[in-house]
Amino acid sequence: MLSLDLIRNQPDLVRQAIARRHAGTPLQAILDLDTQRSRLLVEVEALRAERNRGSKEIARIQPRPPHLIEQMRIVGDRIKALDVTLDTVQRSMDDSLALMPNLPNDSVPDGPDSSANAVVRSWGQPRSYAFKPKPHWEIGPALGILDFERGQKISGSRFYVLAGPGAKLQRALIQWMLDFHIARGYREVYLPFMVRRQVVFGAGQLPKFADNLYHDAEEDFWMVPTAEVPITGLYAGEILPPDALPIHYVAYTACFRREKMSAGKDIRGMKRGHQFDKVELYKIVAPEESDAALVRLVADVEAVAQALDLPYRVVQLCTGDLGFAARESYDVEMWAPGCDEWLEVSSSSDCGDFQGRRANIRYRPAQGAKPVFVHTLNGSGLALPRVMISIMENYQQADGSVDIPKVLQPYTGFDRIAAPAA
RNA sequence: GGAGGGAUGGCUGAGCGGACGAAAGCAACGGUCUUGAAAACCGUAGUCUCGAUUUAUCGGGACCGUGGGUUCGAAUCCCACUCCCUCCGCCA
Repeated sequence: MLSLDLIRNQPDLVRQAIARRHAGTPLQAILDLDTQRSRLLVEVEALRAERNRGSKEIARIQPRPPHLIEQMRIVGDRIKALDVTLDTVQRSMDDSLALMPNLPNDSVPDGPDSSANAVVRSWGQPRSYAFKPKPHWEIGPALGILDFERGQKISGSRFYVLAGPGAKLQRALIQWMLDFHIARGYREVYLPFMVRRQVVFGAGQLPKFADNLYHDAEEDFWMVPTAEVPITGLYAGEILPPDALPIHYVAYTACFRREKMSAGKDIRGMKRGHQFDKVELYKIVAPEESDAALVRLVADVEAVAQALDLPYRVVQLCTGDLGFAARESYDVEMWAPGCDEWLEVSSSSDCGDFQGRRANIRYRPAQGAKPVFVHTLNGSGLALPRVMISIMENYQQADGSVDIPKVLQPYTGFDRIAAPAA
């Protein structure tokens, strides 16, 4: 959520910043509605003041003055009528405001879509192979650890089943990543995978992205598309005490996304399922800390890829590719020699006070000081399926087996996955 | 799923429809006292919002789980919802 004050006082600045996102917004409607709203508010509050005075007067006079009571009844009716109008105006203003995306930082490069994203650095050398590296959708099934057909049989397209050492590899990765981040100062939280509507709104996924979410109509539960959603909800409506920040969380959750995109290269294999696992990093910080926090967050994400010894590059998202709530984002993309492409395994974003304002999370900088909205940041650390892909494809051997990265071996209990003897 | 009870400020906890933004206690902050601290005493204290002087004040409005309603007037009465607690049933 953007600050209404900012929209009111610097509409041109807001207009220009939003234009950089190459997206339409209801800015003008908000400004018009706001003018209307203040007019109505002044009027209705004056009437309320009158009624409060009158009611106190009535209480004081004995016997009760019927004339004054009648007069206040009329005032009351006018208040009620104005309230109805005010409520309508307020509601459509809130609706419009809820559709305003965050403003990109000045440093974010301009661009209409992902084609304008900029690679800011790379790490590691893609391995060279004496054979043509296979894609994971061949490696996995050949090893008997990945079953697309049966996944589809039980749940439809875009689902798969991991089995044996494949399933254990993913579990080892989750466990290892959690431990890895805990050692770097994050606190683990285990969260509900289904949350209330209000929580999804607070993180910015509603109302705009309802189409991409799974939803239980009977209880109005929403399946989390990322741990970012329930974590943002954790402190909603609270004022945190001065010493509470920074808060660093790491959480493992399953993630559920409708992802209506059609079949093709982008969703082949395990690349983009309706359900996937993710270890997520999340920071709640004081406003002046968020820039530095983003740098460290991306470094924490990169450290995972480095520990796994998987080549990756860091990409800064341009204005047009930025998420709704983000003001600056960096993706980490791992090299997948079988797919022959860079796969996005993480996206780290600084949301500024956008989510803090939307979910009403504030903190008090010092005893007695006025509360301010917190800044929030999130980054995947990392998304499991694509890391699985990257491991299978990077660590594949000529004989079809897959080596396990060193750091994971204590967690898997084996150092390679070989095809079962025929 | 059934039957009851509850939700008030940072916490505990009062609150006959008008005197209640809300007693009291605790915690907090400032001060007095003290060599310092504790104790004691005095004082200050919530959030949001509108307007006027213009950045410090002054005045108004709203907020007692949420949303409606009754009333000149609601923390207080009525309805719905949410959450919590107790008991029964069911269940990993």
